[in-house]
Amino acid sequence: MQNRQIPALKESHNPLSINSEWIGREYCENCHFCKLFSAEPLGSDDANSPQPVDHFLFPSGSVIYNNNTHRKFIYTIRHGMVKLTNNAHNGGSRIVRLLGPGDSIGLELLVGNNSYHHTAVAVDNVDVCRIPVSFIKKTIAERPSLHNQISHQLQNQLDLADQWIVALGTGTARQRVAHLLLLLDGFFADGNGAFTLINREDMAAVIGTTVETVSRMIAEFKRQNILCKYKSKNSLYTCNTSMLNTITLNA
Amino acid sequence: MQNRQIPALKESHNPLSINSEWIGREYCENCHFCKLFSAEPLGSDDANSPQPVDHFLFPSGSVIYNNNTHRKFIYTIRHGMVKLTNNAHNGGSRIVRLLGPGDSIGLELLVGNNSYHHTAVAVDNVDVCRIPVSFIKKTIAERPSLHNQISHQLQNQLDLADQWIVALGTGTARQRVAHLLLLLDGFFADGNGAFTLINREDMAAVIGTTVETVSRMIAEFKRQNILCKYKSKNSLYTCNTSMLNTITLNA
DNA sequence: CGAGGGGTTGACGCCGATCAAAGCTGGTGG
DNA sequence: CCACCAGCTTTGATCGGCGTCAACCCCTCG
Repeated sequence: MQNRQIPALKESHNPLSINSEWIGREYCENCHFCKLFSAEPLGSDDANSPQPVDHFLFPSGSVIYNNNTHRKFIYTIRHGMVKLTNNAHNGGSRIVRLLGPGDSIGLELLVGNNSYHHTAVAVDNVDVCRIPVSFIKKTIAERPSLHNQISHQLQNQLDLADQWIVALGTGTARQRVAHLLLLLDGFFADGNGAFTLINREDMAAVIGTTVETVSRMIAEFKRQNILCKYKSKNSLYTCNTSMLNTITLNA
Repeated sequence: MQNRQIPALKESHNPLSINSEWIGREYCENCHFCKLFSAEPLGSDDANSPQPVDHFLFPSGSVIYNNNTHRKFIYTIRHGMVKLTNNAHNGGSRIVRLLGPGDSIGLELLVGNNSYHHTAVAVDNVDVCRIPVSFIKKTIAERPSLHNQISHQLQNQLDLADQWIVALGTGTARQRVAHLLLLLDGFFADGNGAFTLINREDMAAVIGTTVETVSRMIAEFKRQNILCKYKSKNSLYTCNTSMLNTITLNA
């Protein structure tokens, strides 16, 4: 029987056994919350107490948090890529967002029933600040401007989600893969315009097709030099964005 | 050539000539913002000035606002259903959200470059409160608790968008239509558990298929008595949610 | 060197897009 | 009242994209 069921991600992608590495306790220069914290000194009563912002490394493939679990931390990404997955109740799984440096995850703990709404997994080696919800709430109370940061983050993720629906959920597999490559190129390219290609399984979970279909499209793009290895090392790639854009438009 | 292109909605669905009807100037009992406004009296300087919250009726099919336009109003829905559409840049169009009473639209004006991120169209006759952005911002300044309302709305819409990606963008056409019916039944059913079926074109724009495919699925569900006319009048329907749920799971 | 995981490619069949035509329904005018 | 029309819905026929299953390649690691 043929259906568009997305297979559940293999266990190898959720290796709970891989532990994150605690790096230190510090303010972060690269994320909104931490920047705010460090930019404006806190109230005098807090000035002496150590700030509970921890810095963690999550190795590629490790789980940052699980859907529906009740923990008390929000994370901001300093470096690397994080995927947020939702498992459809039929057993499948779908990636609903790819996030990178500057993005915050787990914001849903600030409103509602304080359980995570996704499973967050490190796509590559990920570098995060872990901030306790209680600390954010306390800080908000004494500095309402933080609210704007949160609204911005939420609105930004909402825009991403809508873009996801339209660009990655519409059109042929060929068009969707083209869209995904443009997204990776736009958001995750390094200074040289090269980006790391995520694996086929993740690509399939992003655009809602099978691994084989994605592989065919990627292989075809490689053969057409639309997608080129940038350096043999590290699976860095560059892409011809104008050709991808035309593919996006036509078929 | 076969592709999953979504055709642009016909002009009949964007009849700018249909004008909204101004009803009055009043506080709304049915929406968060207005409820807040009326629950807690504003500062003394505002108490005497008339509140600029207007009440409008938008007839079915009329445009509430257009994507990328710069206007200065946020709307909260009192009654009826509103669709938010995004046109993929290849000319197609896709419905990214269906919203109903209690939901707010246009919140993106509160952050960023104050232009709307979608086109909002009344699916049936819609009853809204129109609130100026400047008024909301002013009110927020003197009552930061409103921030929580906004965060809630944003988080709620983010959850809806994610659900949209997973439930309505994954699986066979049959499964997606089943999901859509469950969504309509869950969110838009009246006291008797009956809901108004949206037209096939909108359904197709929701789940990302063609009108014909949707029609086939709906017709099949009708024949199987999974979807039944509730009253001959007004295209009200009821559905067998348990059977729809099993369809959702299988194929 | 064998094992295992990820990527690529092939063969085949089905779902759903496409094109086409015929019912249905509500609105309009004679 | 009916004829007529426009728009929506339904149904049929055809065919291409993509899901499915399977084999094979390549790389890494024990």
